[in-house]
Amino acid sequence: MAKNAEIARALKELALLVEIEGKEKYAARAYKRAVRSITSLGEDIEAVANREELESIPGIGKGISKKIRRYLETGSIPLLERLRARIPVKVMVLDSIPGVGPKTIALLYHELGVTDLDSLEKAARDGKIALLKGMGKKTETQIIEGIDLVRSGLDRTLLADAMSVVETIRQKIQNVDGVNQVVIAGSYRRRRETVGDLDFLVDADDPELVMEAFSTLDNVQDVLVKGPTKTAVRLKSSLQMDLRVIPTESFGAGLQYFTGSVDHNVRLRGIARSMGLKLNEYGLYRDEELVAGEREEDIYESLGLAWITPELRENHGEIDAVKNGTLPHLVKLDDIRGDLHSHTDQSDGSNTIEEMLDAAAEREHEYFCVSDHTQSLTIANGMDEERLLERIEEIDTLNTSGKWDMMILKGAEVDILADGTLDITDDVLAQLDVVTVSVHSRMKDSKKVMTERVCTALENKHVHLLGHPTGRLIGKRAEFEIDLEPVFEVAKKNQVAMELNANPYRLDLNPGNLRAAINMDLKIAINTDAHKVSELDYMKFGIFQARRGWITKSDVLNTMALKDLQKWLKK
DNA sequence: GCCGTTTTCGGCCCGACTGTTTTCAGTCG
Repeated sequence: MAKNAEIARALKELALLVEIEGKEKYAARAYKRAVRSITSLGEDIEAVANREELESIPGIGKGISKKIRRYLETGSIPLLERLRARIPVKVMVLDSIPGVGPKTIALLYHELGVTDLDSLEKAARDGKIALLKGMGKKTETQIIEGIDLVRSGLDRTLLADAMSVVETIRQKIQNVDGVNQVVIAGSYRRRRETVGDLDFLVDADDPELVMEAFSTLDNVQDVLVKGPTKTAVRLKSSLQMDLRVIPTESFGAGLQYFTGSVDHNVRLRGIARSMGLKLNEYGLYRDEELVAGEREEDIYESLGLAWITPELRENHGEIDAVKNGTLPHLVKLDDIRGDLHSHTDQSDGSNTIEEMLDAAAEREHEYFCVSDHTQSLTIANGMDEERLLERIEEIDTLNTSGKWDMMILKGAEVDILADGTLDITDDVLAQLDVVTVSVHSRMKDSKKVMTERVCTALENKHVHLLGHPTGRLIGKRAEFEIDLEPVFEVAKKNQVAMELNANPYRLDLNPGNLRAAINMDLKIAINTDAHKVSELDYMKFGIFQARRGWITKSDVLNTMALKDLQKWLKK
């Protein structure tokens, strides 16, 4: 579905440019709506176009469907090209700076000639932005910080986005004549939150055939490097992909070498040297003799180590742990028995409760918690107590209906207010099975205020989970200022579990925080926070992140059998 | 630019928050 992302991106840029021109704000709004629709389509838009059903997609009518067809035929949209020529500004990147939107971009362009990150940074550092009407010193500082944030995430792609394109490409390469195996190594294989480029390793009889197939893939924008065993391309989505062809007898060594991390590999090579061996991408050698190379496991075993799962290869103690036999048995997707955080169309979800339950049942969950937003989050149509009580009754009825072979748990994602109190009374909270509390407002509170605020919320005896504890959105919004150590202590005292939010933009807590949490014997709940049926599959990203945080099955709340979970929830 | 249908034209989600102002524009979700 690579075209979905490309088209969504083109329409988003179109929306921004139209908004910057300031003439047709409702057209811009329509483009944005189409972007959301395409992003959540769940089907290849090209297939929809081929069936001539583009206009059946919500938010897509005659005008936008024509633009989409034009893009599919020619790779561009005429109106977009005209606007780009008229407003030569890198609007997508400028818009990604927190606090900067179309109006600000227009102002900066017209008054200061700002067209990209560099010219924006210069204007900000020269103090010119604060002098503009409606701007000030704080805005200028915020922009400078925002530039750093954008720069730090600019050259990396979200793992989930990479994953959505990578399997199709892997299959295409796998189908080339004489290809024995294809593995994507690097940070992708280590399941980092974001990936820089993708490293394809191929064991093939005829390298040239593979190179040719790789460099002529559909979405290739540029071929950066093309040699006998290595090709590098940049896709239209700006994702860079490297391909290396490696002989069969060295494939395991190549895999080990190109999976990294660099620091992990440095340790391994040190161990090899101390044993009078030499390790490189072609194998493990004693003088000229190949000791190991074909299988990755053999490399580790020959170094006196057990094989280490890629998620742990960060040189964060995994090598010592495997030496001592203390490497944990990490949690697996199969271990998960349910999901404790999901939304429906009662708040800001897209699907009905029945649709969500059907989908959860398909995933063979033993229990499933419906936890819509509460009243303070008005924009998400959060529930007041009256609606929440109706929801509780509704779930009781659904549970007795026998329609789902699964316990439906009554929950809510309750807003933590400015003073740390909750926006639902204790009487109502007491009637819920699972109470998750989250921060959705005042995210710029000082560390002291935010920490106290969250700790206060966790002191409420009805609270079971702290949702997305740091509030970050990868590449979009930094974590809010919060001191997690006291939060963990209060959570421990009150038997509150930490959420590992599996949304690929959140993955919150991060691996370091997860390790800190389990070191204090806190439970972790790996939750999808699904806002629609398809997002229930986010669980796998939560599992990747959990494994990177050294989390075992027994650390995880939702690996428990229902009865044990219910006992835990009763505190 | 899309959409519904007591509307094929006229409205389009909307309230909180921030930083800038001194009543509000812009951004966010």
